[in-house]
Amino acid sequence: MPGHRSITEAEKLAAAKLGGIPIHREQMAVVANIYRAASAVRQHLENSVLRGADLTWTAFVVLWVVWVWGESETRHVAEEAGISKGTLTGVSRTLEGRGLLQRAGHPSDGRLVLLSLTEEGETLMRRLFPEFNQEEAFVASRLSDEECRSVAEGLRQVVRQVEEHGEERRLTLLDGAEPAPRRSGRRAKG
Amino acid sequence: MPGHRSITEAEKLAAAKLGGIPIHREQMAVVANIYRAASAVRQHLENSVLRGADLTWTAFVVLWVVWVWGESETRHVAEEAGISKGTLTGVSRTLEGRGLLQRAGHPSDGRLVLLSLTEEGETLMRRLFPEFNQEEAFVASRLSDEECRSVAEGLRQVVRQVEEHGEERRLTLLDGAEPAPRRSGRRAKG
DNA sequence: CGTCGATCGTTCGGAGTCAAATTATACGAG
DNA sequence: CTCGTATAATTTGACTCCGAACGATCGACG
Repeated sequence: MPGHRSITEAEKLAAAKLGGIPIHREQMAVVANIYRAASAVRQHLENSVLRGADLTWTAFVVLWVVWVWGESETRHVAEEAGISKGTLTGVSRTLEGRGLLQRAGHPSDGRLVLLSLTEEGETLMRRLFPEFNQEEAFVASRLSDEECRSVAEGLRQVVRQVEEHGEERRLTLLDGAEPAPRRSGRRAKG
Repeated sequence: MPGHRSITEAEKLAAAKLGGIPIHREQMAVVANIYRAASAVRQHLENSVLRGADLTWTAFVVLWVVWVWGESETRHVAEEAGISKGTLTGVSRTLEGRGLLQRAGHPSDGRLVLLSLTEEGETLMRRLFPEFNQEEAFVASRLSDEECRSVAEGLRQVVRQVEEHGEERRLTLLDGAEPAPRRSGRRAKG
């Protein structure tokens, strides 16, 4: 019915190149466009509202998570922000140095560190988030509210699939083999 | 009608936190989920098929672009891969060192450098892409083909909006002010 | 108590990343 | 031919990011 479906040049070329190989075209297009959209959105936000506040995307996300969740343990913040614990250590120290974030030890568990916004951090987010949200509206302005809901729901399905079955899937793929260490990063003890 | 719309805990909290502030909820959810999905997908792919081939996400994307486009000028590859020219210089040199990519000067324009896959690179991609595509299918397995098309099309609209009007939008926002230099990077001449 | 495995945040090595400065080449105007 | 301008890719410097190793702490059990 629609007949109207714009495909990018790259996707056409890929289809041609893969002429002989049986592939999951629709799924390939979804993944490719998720990543393109994420890069485009991130770049736009960084170069508009975030640059002005001297915040990286990651730093903003961390502030946002702590803002909406309230005082939180670092591992939850890292999980929610989608970054590693090690990265969060650095980011949170930077934000602490700028007076936007506070770090406090847990009253009864000495291993934990709790993050919360300072008053200055709260003020910043109250001012900055509306600007941020305005740009979110801009990048999505070609979609109706209903289309936004639909796309968001589709993306949630992807996230949930990976979160619920990704680990298991990776183990199946490796099938007993050890998981091949990263090339970068700290070397194994020697 | 639907009544059934799964909202993550984070989205609920955000809605509560922003109770008083008028916001574009659907657009916020789209952006948040684009980014979550992109991270989840990238992480899954890196930790499954790419780790085994000792390739980072970026390195794979570069190989993929050169594979489907054929011999290409570096600036086009950088553009298509969504990375800066400087990053591509480093990545392509690494891949050249591993014998997967070739660099050649342009026959008539000495400023240009052309990238193409070596025979080994072609072989790798012919073997690796089906595995990669299999995981793309995995992450999208909760969506029907039709839903995949629909989500992909929605994301293309986002990408197109940013590509076609992002620059103009940023200029409007800054409204004459200079664009606030990045904190990192080479210092301005002094 | 004391020990031991689990779990927390931090440290640290290496690769990625961007954008300004730089270098090299192309090409039109005088 | 010789500039000057435009446009390549590369270099450079500060920074981000991941994840294995690490040290501190907890909680359970003898």
